[in-house]
Amino acid sequence: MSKKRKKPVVEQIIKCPECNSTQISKDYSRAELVCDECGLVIVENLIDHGPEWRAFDSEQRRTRSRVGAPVNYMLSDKGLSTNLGWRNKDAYGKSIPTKNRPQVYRLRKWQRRARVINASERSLSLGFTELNKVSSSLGLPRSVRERAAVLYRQATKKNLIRGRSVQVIALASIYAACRLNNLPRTLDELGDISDVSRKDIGRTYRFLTRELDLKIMPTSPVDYVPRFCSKMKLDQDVTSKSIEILKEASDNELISGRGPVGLAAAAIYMSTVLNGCRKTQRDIAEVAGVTEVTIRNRYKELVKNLDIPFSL
DNA sequence: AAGACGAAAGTGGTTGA
DNA sequence: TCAACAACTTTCGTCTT
Repeated sequence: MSKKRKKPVVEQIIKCPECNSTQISKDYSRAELVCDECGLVIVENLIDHGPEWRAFDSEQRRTRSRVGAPVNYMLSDKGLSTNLGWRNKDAYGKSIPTKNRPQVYRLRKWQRRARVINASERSLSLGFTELNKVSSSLGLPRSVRERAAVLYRQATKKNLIRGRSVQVIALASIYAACRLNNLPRTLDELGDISDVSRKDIGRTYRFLTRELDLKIMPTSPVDYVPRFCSKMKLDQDVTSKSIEILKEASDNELISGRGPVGLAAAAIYMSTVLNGCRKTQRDIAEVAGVTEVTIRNRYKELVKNLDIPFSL
């Protein structure tokens, strides 16, 4: 594999701009540099040598293969209009010199081509626009976007969009893609940035996973911790302490059946207290999107069952 | 006055008949 | 399809700092 060759490329010491930590993980599968402490994604799309995809069946091999252009799942959107912007100055109204005639010809050609896009591709491109909008407002790495685009494409192909809005399918694809990449967002977060209710997104998500046969494990509370902590600007000790607490909790079977978000919130609450930088339950509740009551219930359980020296 | 606490009733989703 | 159920939320009064 060409993976061997990639390694030396990022050997320099890199510091996290957020928390100054030098503990940076290189995640090749996601092409990201991620700060171990605060979870900040420092560089996305780090390396792009060779295929970063794997094909598990012939269908994927076909949709993912790069014939011509480099891989880009936002295919039908593929810059038909942006490419035409060209480096000419005619945007200022100057007439196009004769020597640029070939370019004008190209423009016309593309325009002709753009017009023959069929209905299903048009709807795909609508969906991709939506995917892009949502994922940039959530700051999702490219890997997640592409995964979402794949899901969206499959949904289209299976005619799952019929009777549902483009938007809700896009949101559900993103939600699923986030979970598949272990960068879970809550349904509330998705609901907040769109005008689709959490309920609808959830329902569509379940529908998608069923129809596309996706096997998605329940999310781990740990996956939420770095993001919540960095949202509250907590320092790395708190983050790692929270994760430690959750590890212990999972050893003691306190995880299953509980909402992962509430658990993450409770663990963070506890570690802020333990680290002497206490946050109010309300603050954490707000960031995590659960109620204070839930935080209380969870952290009571944790205190009771794990012997953590914990007192207010 | 703000934060934490906990009881009680209500909500939405899952499960199993 | 329906009822039972567990987790979580909302609301609110009380206690603590």
